[in-house]
Order: sequence, then structure tokens, then C-alpha cells
Amino acid sequence: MILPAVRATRAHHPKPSIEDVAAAAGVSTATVSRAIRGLPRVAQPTRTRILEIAQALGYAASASAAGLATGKTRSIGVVTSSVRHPDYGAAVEGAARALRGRDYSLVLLHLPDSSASPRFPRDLNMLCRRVDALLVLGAATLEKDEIDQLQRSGMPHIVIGLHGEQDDSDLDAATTAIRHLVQLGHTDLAFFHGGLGAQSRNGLLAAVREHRTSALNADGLKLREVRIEDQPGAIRNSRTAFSLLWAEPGSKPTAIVCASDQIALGVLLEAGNAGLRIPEDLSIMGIDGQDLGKSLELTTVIRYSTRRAAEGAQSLLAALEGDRSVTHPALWSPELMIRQSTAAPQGTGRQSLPMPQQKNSKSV
Amino acid sequence: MILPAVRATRAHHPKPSIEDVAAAAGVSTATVSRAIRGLPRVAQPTRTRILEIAQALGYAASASAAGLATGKTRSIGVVTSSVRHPDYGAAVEGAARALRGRDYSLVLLHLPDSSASPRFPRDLNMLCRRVDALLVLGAATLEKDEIDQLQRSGMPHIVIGLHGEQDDSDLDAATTAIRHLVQLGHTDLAFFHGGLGAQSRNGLLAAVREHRTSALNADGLKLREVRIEDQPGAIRNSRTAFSLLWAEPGSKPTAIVCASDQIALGVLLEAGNAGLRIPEDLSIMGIDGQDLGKSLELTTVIRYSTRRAAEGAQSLLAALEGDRSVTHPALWSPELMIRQSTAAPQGTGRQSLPMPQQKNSKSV
DNA sequence: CTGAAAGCGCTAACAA
DNA sequence: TTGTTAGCGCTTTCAG
Repeated sequence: MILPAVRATRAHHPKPSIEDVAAAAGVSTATVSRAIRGLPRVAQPTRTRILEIAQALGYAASASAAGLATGKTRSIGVVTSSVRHPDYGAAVEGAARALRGRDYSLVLLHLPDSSASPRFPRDLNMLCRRVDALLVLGAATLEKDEIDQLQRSGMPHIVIGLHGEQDDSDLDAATTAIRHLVQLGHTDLAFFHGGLGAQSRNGLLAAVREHRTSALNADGLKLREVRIEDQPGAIRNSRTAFSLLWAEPGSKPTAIVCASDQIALGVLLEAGNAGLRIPEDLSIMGIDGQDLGKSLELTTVIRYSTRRAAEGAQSLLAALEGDRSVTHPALWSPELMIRQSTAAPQGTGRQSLPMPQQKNSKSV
Repeated sequence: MILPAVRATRAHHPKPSIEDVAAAAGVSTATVSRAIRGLPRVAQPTRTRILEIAQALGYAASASAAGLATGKTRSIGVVTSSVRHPDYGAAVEGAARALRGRDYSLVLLHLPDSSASPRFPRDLNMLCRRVDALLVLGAATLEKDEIDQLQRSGMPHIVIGLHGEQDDSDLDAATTAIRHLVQLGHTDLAFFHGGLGAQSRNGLLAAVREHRTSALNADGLKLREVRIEDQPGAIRNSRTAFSLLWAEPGSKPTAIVCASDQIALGVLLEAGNAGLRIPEDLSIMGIDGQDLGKSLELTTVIRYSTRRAAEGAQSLLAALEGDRSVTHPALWSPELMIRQSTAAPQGTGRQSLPMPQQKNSKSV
């Protein structure tokens, strides 16, 4: 087994400074600085020579010194409440991707839950002195007053809502999912979710109501909400919830919308146990099913956490570079990704209904 | 939908400097510096006053300035090839945890695959000027020559092997899993893995051989190796592999060891389709099943990526603080976590065998 | 216990 | 095109 001893090879390589390079090249430090950063006002041959020497010496500017001189750290902070949750992981990856090759580094601040000690004063404030801008992953990652404080601090920042949050994007996603199912002809749906704000719920119900009248022209559309306790054991909770639901007397839903991959997996497993075929006997939809959902061939509504985070980071960078002409990040509407887990309900036969308006999955 | 506009409230809060605090407190900057960092040689009342004023002003030292003055950045770099993969996510979380409250920040370097452009010169070298030490997640994340270069650079670093790598820890885990199954009485095993180095394979076979003679005293122990292409679609690949295996004529294994959660899930699903009951008809084991594996009630061998990374980070910190008395991180041996997915093979009846030596799951 | 002063390594005017 | 010269905001001797 690898013995993770700290390797600290006491090398005689005290990192070369800009002066070493300047001396070796026979120029001033100012010229080296310009040459290395690709600024103008350096003769081509000089530049080449300096670059070669720097390379040979293994020179790289000290971030602290440069930062102190410029007042910029050339790094952005990413605040997240999780790195294990695939959604957040995907977002972090997006941010990292946006920074690649831009000579910016990414400082990760992991704030597991908001109940932890007064955090802004310590962690966030400290972070603010190390980064030029902040990308906050998840609308619930920071408390309201923390966001306020951020606002007041004047630090450029963007908050990206992620899965399961009480924001409109969540509602959008659920609506898109339900629309898909309604169009397939389902009239008895269940929505397994991890909790919905009152606002989202109302919006959702409104959306459902709209479909009930305009798409279906029937009041037959039924939507059962089932709350699944998230995080530890979402899968298990979802399994029990499904079993419970199926054990109830009366009619069963013909389709279930799941707020996450985990929940969908629970339903999938338990439906298998119950002898149901997917999608013939039961349609299952996911939301944000990037990794698991894809492997499971789950029809899903995806919201591109990766891309959204990448674009958030890009906006931040653009804002930092003073690019006033920055177009705001495109709003990625939730997009329908039809895979294998949904179909028209058995016996209905109709594959799709005329769409209510000219809305489709791409519409906002 | 949240419009992720960059908020940059042009606040009139130009971050206060140490001089502002010094002036307000009527002391010199030197005293403020000492007071804030909790150094001695400051009278208690003075200290309190300074702290209060700093607090009121929202002062925090500029990382760049402090870094330039001390030659330390107070941040460590975490190099990883993934943030979506739960294993790596868990490790990143461990590192973050170790840094919490220590006033160190974590700079994340995401190096997706080694095929990408010459990376050390750019990314890694640059990173080296921004951090005091490096925690490398995954033995395969850096190329051999990159590690060499790291070595030469004198930067303290630790490499932590993660899942699916051709290191001994991987072998350890597999061996532990197989031992468990053999002890349950299984004699026909399959090992679904994402590729094994020749060395690991030999070690594994040796381990199996050992069990064959000492634990079982029979040459009946059969081990089929099935290679599952990882990452995109591990689940799907695993399902097909299972189906194929089950379609083959002849005897079937009574237990399957899976190198990851994903693979195990594939087997689980397909076994369900085949009408097999788990664990009665088939035992399934996972490796490193932290999140998914847990929800699935999979018996697994866990290797504590989180803890290992946390301890790696701690060692690094200790080394940086010049703590020469640092005990090296405890070696977490892979540990058996028995859940619901394994049992004695049907018809065998015997629940366990006498153990070969006094080895148990805790042994190295 | 406190303060004055000399940098840390780089950048950014301004001169040359 | 290049060099000179001030700092950037903090830490850290070394005197007081």
C-alpha cells in the first residue's frame, strides 16, 4: 500500500525570482514582467530570449507578489455545500472548465450546512481576501444575510440555483416533465420530490391546471405529491414511499416524476420488485439526471449544471476583465431528454396530444 | 428563473487595510498584526480593543500581502481528475474538512485526463506558486514524469490512491471482498472490474490461491474476471456483461465482486430482471460503496477516501507548520462493511468457515 | 509591551 | 523598446 509520506525533497531549488531571470537575460525586471505576461512594448527577439531563460530556470511569478502589486488575485472562489452530490460536482467541474487555460485558479469553499457556526465572519470573509469574485453553487448554500453581506461587500458574485431548490428553475423543470407526460396521455401522475416551497408548489399546480384545461380538456388530471426525505438515504426513502403508494388501495399513477436520480432509482428498483415493466406499466421521469439517469436510460429534464456553472464563471471573468460588453449568460431552459423510461400509458394508445400552445420543450 | 447577473454593487467599501485598523486603534501596524494573528507580545486590553475595531471595520488581511511577506500562501492545492466521481468528490470533501477552521484555503486543480496538452509547465507550475503543498487525488491523476517534476520541485506533496487503481490498496480491497465471500462458502466467484494492472492481477490470483488451499482446502475455487469499461456507462456496460455471463451455458457464479457502485448497480438491476433474489440466489459485493452502495444495502469494502484525503491534508499542514513530530497518516485498511447483499450460497448452508489465519477484515 | 523601518517579488507609471 | 523608481499591504527584526 502506498505510504503517503510527505515528500519534501529538500531541493536546492529556491524558486527563482524575476530578478534571476532579468539578470540571466541581461534586462530589467520590468521587461521580464512584460515579456512573460505577453504585454506589448517588448522587442520580439528580447521576448523570445526571456521566455527561453524563464523556461530553463523554471520561473513562474509568485502569485502573492503579483497579487499585491495588481490588487488582483486572479482566482475565483467557488462556494458549495457539497462535492459528493453529483449535481454540485458537475457544477464545480463546469467552473473549473471555464477557468482552464485562463490563468485563473479556483478556490473551493466547502460549506456543508448553514447551521454551522457563524460562517461569514470567518470563512467567507477570509475567502474574500483571496479571490476576485465568487461563484455560489446552490441558492440555499448561503443564508439570506450572508448573501446580503456579500452584496454589501462589493465582491462580484453570481448565485447559481441547483437541484431541488425553491426557485423557478426547479418549477420550470417539473413543469416540463409534467408537460411531457401529459402529452403522452397520462392523467394520473405522482411527483416524488424532496420538498417544495409554497411558491413553487403554487406555480406547479397552476401549470398543471393549465394543462388540465387546455391540453386535456378534462378535469381528470391527478397529481399526487410525495415528499421524499433527501440526502442520507434518498434511494431507500424513495423505495419505501413507492411501496407505500403501491400498497394503497385504489388507482395507481401511470407515471412518476422524480426530483432526482436517486429518487428515480428507488422507484425503478421497487417497481421492478412489484413486477412492473418500465415504461409499459409505469413511466418514470427524472430531473437533472446527468450521470445516473443517463446510465439508467431515464427520460429526464436536464438543467445543465455544468454548463450553467461554466457560464457563470465566464461572466465573472468577463466582469473582472472589465469587459462591459458582456452578454449575460444564456439562460439554459430545462430541456427534455427523452430516453427509455417513458411511454404512453397502457391502453391509451394515443402517443401524443396536440400541444396547447406552440410551446415545446425548448420554450422558457 | 434566477437571472445570474453579476452583482458588483459598487460599494464605497474599499477593503480596510491594516493601517486603517492601526490608526483607529491608535497603535502601530505591527501591533495590529500581532494582535490579529494571536501572537504573544501584545497586552490583553490592547489586543481586545484591536480585535473589536478590526471586527467593526470588517478587516481581514490581504492574502497576497501576507503571502508576500511570509513566503507562505496558506493554501494547499488539491489535484484531481474528477469532481463528479463520488470517490473523488468524497476525497475532496475530506481535504476541505481538514482545512476547515485552519485558515487554509483549498485551491482545486481539475486535470480531467492526462492526454491534455503538456500540463505541468502551465497548470501545475502555476499552481505551485499559489500553494504551499499539493494533495494529489488518485495515483493515475498525474503522469509519472509530472510526479518526478513535483518531486524535484521540492514542493511538499502527498499522492492518495483512489478507486480502481493499480496499486496495492486496490488489491487489498479486492482480496478483502473475496475473503468475505469465500468465508461465506462461495466457491464460484466473478470479479467485475474496470481493468487491473498485471501486478494487481497477480497479487489477486495469489491471494485467491492462498484461500483456495488454506481456507477451503479444495481446488474448487473459481474466479472469473470480467472487465467492465468504466466511466461513461459503467452501469450499462455492467448490465450487458452480466447478461452475457448469465447467457453462457454452464455453471454460474454464486457471488460477484464489483469494483464500483456503478458496476454493482448494473448487476443488481440485471439480476433482478433475471429473477434472481439477492442475496439468496446471488451475492453481490461492492468496493468503495460509500453513497450509492449504502443506499443499495450493498455489502462492500470501503476505503474511506474522505478520511484518507483528510489525513493526507492534515499531514501536509503539519509538515508545513514544521511539525517534525508528525505521525504519518494512519493507514486505513480496507474495511468490510456487511450489509444485505451477501449471504452463504444457496444449498451450502454453512454460514462461515474457520478463518485461515487470525486475519480478519481489519488486518493489513 | 510597542513602534520604526526594511523588505517580500512583482507591477506600473514615467523617463530615457 | 527599455530601464528607473515607487509602491502594493503585510510581517518581522530590532530598538525603545
